Amino acid sequence: VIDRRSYVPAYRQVADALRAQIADGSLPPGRALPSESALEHEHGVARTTIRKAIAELRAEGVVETLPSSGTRVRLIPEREEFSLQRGSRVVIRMPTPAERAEYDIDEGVPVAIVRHGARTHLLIGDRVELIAK
Amino acid sequence: VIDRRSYVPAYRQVADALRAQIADGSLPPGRALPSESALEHEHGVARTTIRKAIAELRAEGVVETLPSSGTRVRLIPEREEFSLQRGSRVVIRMPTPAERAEYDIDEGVPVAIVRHGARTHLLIGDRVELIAK
DNA sequence: TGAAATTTGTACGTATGTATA
DNA sequence: ATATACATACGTACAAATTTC
Repeated sequence: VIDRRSYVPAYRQVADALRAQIADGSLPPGRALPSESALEHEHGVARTTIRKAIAELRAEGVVETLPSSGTRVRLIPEREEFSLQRGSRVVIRMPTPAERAEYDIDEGVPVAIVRHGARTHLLIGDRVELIAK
Repeated sequence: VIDRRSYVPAYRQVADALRAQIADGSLPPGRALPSESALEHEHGVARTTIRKAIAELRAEGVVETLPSSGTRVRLIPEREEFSLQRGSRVVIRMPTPAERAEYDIDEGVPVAIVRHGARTHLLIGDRVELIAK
């Protein structure tokens, strides 16, 4: 239940409640979250507030939203191993909107830029594990 | 100028305009963006729309907002070199809210989790460059 | 020092559009 | 077709911190 007198804003209390449900398994990967209007009534806050809470979880890479369909807990993708040759240099950052569109990268997923000599690779954060060989 | 008939939403057009100014140097690192109300009048949209545009840039790690003060283009921090020993494994992801608070990580900055045997390091994305040794 | 203005943060509500179920 | 569900956009109000005068 939302505590109106708390210094923690309502949207963060909602986000925390959902994050806890995801962490303890009551909202497992793939499971749909309640709809925005359901959460509205459940917590007694405005839809704006619910949307801000969900936006925060998206930015963390915890959930994904399919427009007109709903929000669900993100499935943990298989991580492919990527071998880092000696001398490779890696920078990590958030993708640009252009990169997100081109490689179909979800919100809240960073990228790794791997350089080895003249070669450059863009790796999608949630799909790889880097291994120094 | 915002094109109301475009399929590109207004907030994205504003974000694109600001991103372009940052990219071409007319808004250099450290420079303050116009205030939300200035941008409101400049683009002829509601404050909500401006705030959504700026939120997008924050999530990309392009700008940072100081409450009650303003939003400015993020300074590019010095990247410290981090040596990856052979056999090290690296996963990258967004930090949890707890990690962001503990290590004072800005919005839009990912982390790298480096494991080598039993040791685990959490590296802040915009402050390091990984080098496979 | 202190008051006023500025600036961002939070929250509510309304309306309309569009894609999905 | 109808209902559901998310996306966009506008506007209002007040709070809290910073900055300016």
